Amino acid sequence: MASLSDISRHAGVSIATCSRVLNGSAHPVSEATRTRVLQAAEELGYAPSALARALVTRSSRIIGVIVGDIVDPYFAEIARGVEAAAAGLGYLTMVCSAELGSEAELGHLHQLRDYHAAGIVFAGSGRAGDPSAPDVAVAVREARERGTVVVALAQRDFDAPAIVFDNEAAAHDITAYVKGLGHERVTFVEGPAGLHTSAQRLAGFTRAGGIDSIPGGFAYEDGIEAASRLLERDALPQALIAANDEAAIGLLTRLRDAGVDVPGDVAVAGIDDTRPAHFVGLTTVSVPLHEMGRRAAQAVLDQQAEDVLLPHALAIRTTT
Amino acid sequence: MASLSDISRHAGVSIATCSRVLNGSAHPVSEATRTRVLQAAEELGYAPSALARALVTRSSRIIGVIVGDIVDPYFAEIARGVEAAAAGLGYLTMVCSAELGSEAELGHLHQLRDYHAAGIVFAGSGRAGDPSAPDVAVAVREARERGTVVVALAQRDFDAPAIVFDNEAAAHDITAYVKGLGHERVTFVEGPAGLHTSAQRLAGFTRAGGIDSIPGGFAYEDGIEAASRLLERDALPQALIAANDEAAIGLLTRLRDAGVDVPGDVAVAGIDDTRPAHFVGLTTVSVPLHEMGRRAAQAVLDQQAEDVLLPHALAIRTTT
DNA sequence: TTGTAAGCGTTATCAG
DNA sequence: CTGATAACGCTTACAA
Repeated sequence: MASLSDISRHAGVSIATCSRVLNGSAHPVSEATRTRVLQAAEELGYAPSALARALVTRSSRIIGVIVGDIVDPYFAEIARGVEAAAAGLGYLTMVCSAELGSEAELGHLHQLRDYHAAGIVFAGSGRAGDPSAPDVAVAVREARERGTVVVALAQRDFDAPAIVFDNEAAAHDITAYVKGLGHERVTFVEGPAGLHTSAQRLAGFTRAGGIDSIPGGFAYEDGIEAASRLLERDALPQALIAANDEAAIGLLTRLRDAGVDVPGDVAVAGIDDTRPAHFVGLTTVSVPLHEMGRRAAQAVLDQQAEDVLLPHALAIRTTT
Repeated sequence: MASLSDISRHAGVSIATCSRVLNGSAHPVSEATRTRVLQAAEELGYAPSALARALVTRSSRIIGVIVGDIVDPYFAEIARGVEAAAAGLGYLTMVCSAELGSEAELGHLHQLRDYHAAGIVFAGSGRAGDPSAPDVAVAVREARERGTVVVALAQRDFDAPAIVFDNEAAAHDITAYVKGLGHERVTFVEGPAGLHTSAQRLAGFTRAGGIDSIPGGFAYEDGIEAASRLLERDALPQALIAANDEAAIGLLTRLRDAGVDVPGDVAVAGIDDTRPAHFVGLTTVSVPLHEMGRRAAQAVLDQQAEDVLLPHALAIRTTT
């Protein structure tokens, strides 16, 4: 409630001097007045207005993370990585959840730009034919012109540095592994239609010699649904690879409910190695989510980012 | 990049008039000048400074949600509820993750206060003997004085309206249900030491006639660990109730790994009914997480909140 | 209907 | 070392 001018009056010192001691500027201030100011601030319960400060310095200490769905452990892990690097340095990490390629995503982006965020991290993938993509690209450019550092953690359709792992290779590697186990007929349950990430993962599956694939999604329910359709076929494939862990777990659940033995009758694998994968012992591909978040935050703090490609690794468990 | 004064100059209209048309004020403006301004804004790519606006109106359109751990599905569900109600109304939901009762929590609170957040939602429980509790209470008071709406979604040690469910009753009900199944010897795996929520849930277990309880926590790993200790005993109890779902799933996983049949040899139940509980078919108590978040956001929008107690319900699945 | 001007709480540039 | 004072970009009485 108390402002600098209150402190100034209370301590009988100019407002400029108060500002200098209260924000630790390099400008010299005598020890005597310093303590006077500090005491006044203490007595009046001074709390600086981050708003006013940001207005004049032209940059707030806010890092925005735009995710597709906050309950998705994939994004949660990224957000946690950002938070870990930003916390303690006075930066506020704000996670904004918006369906990929939606109006809401554009809205969040605008808000972040309007608040002069120090950084904006796009955790999710872009999608083909996204009608708001041009607007997003414009807003991203405007934000960058304002000095905001923008980082993409998956393929997007605008100009910004990307800190990613190789989705195509990840899908390829898990497919190759599963085939190496001797499974000939392996089918892929695709990610959400249109998402670049989905396309990349499908491409990796194909490159590893995979043929059969069916529509799916990234949610648990999508896996359930896909498994139900599979169960209606004459015969099940020998192995199933889902575009991500959540869907893989959906597959697993539905299959076991139907009395199918996993991995006895059919092997199941996912991609991402999120927390729930541990719970159910899912074979998957471990990708550097936390590290991507951490690096993105670091880029914001450093005020500069560059393209980075991070490694992934197979995580073999009990479903294959 | 363009500001109101740029538009003003470009359109040959006063800055006040520009402000009036660009933010849809009630003040009348002729159709002619309105279009002039709109066009200038369009050409220059005007984006308002939310910072400046917030500074003068003394309130930003930011809703901060302080959670214990963003990867915890309990909090994710709450955050999503807040987001759902706030989105579209121009409010930015920012999720800040900080260990309950930590310095970081205080730091986030300060930041939110300094940004004149419209609302601050505490998703997690307070903890006994928290050294920063007095500071938190002060910052909460200051924030409220500034007009920020503060809401607690669990028991806290400061003065603010609470939107909660009955933790004690939830624990009581699941315990009673399990005992009603004929299990005499049921042990409770406690939540994190010190958390009010932990104490409430343990109290509910006790009131329902439960005797045996062992230390645990709210994380998956805590469940794993607790199960390991249980496995070292001469005999397993007939049923296990964990303080939350994550821990219950840890229990379940470790037990089944050890060849124990659940629910054949021992029944397992949790509390919260978070997403992973569906994955593994866990019997648990469904609590109104999403609704709590939604109502908290609504309270912020309404600029007023009051205490609310929401209902819970048993969710019987396959682990009992 | 339009414009003028006084802030909002800081920071930063100059002079003392 | 200390103090005026001009921004920062916007909202809002109060005038015209």
